[in-house]
Amino acid sequence: MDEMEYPQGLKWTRQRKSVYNILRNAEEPLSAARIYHLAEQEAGGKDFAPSTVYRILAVFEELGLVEKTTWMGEDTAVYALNRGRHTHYAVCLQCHKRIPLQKCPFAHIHLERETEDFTVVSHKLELYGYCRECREPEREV
Amino acid sequence: MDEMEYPQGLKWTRQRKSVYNILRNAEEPLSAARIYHLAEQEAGGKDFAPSTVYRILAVFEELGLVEKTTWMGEDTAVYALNRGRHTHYAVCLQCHKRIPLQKCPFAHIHLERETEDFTVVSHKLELYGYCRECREPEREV
DNA sequence: TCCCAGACGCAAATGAATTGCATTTGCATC
DNA sequence: GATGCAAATGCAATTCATTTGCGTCTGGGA
Repeated sequence: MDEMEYPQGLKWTRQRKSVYNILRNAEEPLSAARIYHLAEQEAGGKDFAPSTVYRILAVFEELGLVEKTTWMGEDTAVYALNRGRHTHYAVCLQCHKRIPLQKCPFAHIHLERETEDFTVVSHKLELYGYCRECREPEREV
Repeated sequence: MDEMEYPQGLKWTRQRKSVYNILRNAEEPLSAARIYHLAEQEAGGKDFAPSTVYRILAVFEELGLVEKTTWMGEDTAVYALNRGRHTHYAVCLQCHKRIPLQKCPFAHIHLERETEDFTVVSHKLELYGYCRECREPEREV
């Protein structure tokens, strides 16, 4: 684990380091429960209180360090390090597989124009449909 | 309340009629709790079990009659009659106001081209930023 | 009208997330 | 290196949305 920009008067505790590293190594957004279990097994045994994970994630989110999301159709939140870039997903309505989109459809569209009363700073997009394996068109947009 | 297409061997019960009508009159998606309370006061007194609302909504969703969503950042699901058209929202990061977009940015863009491995049938988009009152730009996309 | 699968009511169960409070611990200071 | 204290944590209890088991009720076809 290396030195890094860690803001204001916050303590760089063992637990926070652990959560941070787990998120850093994660390929995809993780739920609080998942993070908890990873931390647990990483430490060999019980190391954390689940509530601590939630508190840490809340702090990290507050700092803009992590991004909290909830997949549509899911009920538990997932967290990922805010790496500056954002990813959108195509979600299969059949098998619920999540396929990351390689590019953002808005890359060259200025959403800011959409509304005059609103300053857009970010956006979230999800496509729903069927993956190659489950292909079975039925509904219309 | 009027006659309508009501599919298969499902019973058109008092409770289902009530939930259906509440959703039909709703201007915006409602939470299960909200639907429950509306039904309660519509009936003058206790009329429903909360669990019944959930069961009815699950059935309606299964039938494609209603659409279940969860606002990002919220934890409770909301339900709306599936009216064929879809609405996107701009959500204020400050006051959490939700401003419906008058038009879908994808109206004339064929999302289907995005991925070859995926047949897109619907999508969900949310913009995040600051409304006129709360304007205070800070983050970048 | 009768019948019964499907619906419902109720109360208990789940499960994610939060919170109160006593205890611990970074870390700035001495 | 020792000290002090606000910040962080552990733990257990709590909240709140949603689900479920089960006995009872009822819409609607025969």
